[in-house]
Amino acid sequence: MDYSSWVDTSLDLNSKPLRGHEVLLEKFRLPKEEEASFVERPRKNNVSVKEETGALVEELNRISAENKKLTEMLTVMCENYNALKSQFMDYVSKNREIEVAPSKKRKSESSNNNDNNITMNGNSESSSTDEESCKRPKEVVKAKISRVYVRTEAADTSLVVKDGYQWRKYGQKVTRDNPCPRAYFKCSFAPSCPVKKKVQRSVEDQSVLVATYEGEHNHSHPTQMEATSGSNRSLALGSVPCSTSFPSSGPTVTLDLTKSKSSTDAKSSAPRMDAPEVRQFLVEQMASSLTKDPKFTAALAAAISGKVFEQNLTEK
DNA sequence: CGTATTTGACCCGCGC
DNA sequence: GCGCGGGTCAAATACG
Repeated sequence: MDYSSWVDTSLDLNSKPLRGHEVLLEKFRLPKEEEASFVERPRKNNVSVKEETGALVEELNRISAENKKLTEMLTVMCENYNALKSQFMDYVSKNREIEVAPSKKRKSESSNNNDNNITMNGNSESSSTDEESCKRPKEVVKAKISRVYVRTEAADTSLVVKDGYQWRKYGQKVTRDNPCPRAYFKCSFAPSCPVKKKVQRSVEDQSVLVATYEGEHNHSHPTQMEATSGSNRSLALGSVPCSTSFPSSGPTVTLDLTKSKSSTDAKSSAPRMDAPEVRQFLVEQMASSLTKDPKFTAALAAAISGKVFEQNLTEK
């Protein structure tokens, strides 16, 4: 997830949280010669080691406090992100209720009692097992649908979305609105699993695969079983969406499989954004993208060096 | 030889 | 009723 593309990571680290929020950036912009002489300034003998240690400890404390504040800011940012996301999901699900016309399935399918997992918003794990819903043919019986955008290598012509489940391809069709063929898969991990998925390349971006999942798995995730018996947490993290996208309808997730090292286990059918692991992962991702942002690192370096200079100035 | 994939035929809903 | 288009089936084929 490339947060840096839509989150301004250019934090003003020169603002001093412990001394109010006045920007002291200008103060740190010393003339070059002054700065050079400052750096080369020989240590005065009358500065005792004890004083210097105390100053360093104080500096350390201040940096720790600033670090804490940055963490808080990051947390707040994450919370804002989640709030925004939930609002967006609400909006999308409302739109879907209007948008998704009651298109009836084939008769053979409507009599299939696996169709009774009805949730418009694909994030609900609730699965009703009542057999009544399938006996009401006129009712809008719609399996849980979620759409996932997966970025793959452009040269990769296979319509394979590796999400950790075992899929069996049962058909391929060229549709009218997209020259790229659409592949149809059934979950073959469990014989009775009703989940299907359709995979098709995006019209706009041929390197993006659009996987549409229908229904809910009636078995546990293969990689979850591994995760519980084993210890590979990265497998579970592989299920975390790398970036959300903004499609025309439906809950969606974009996985960047060109970058993911654990792409073979990227679960995407039911992303749980509010799971603690996901939140942790989001924080890590954001922190990672912050540290990768040259603007951020430059600002951080400037702030730290600025503080060191300031500390030295106060010692003068 | 068993299993997975391919692919043309078929089914079915929908609009005209 | 008919044609179109999406979805599914199943025989043929490929593969390990």
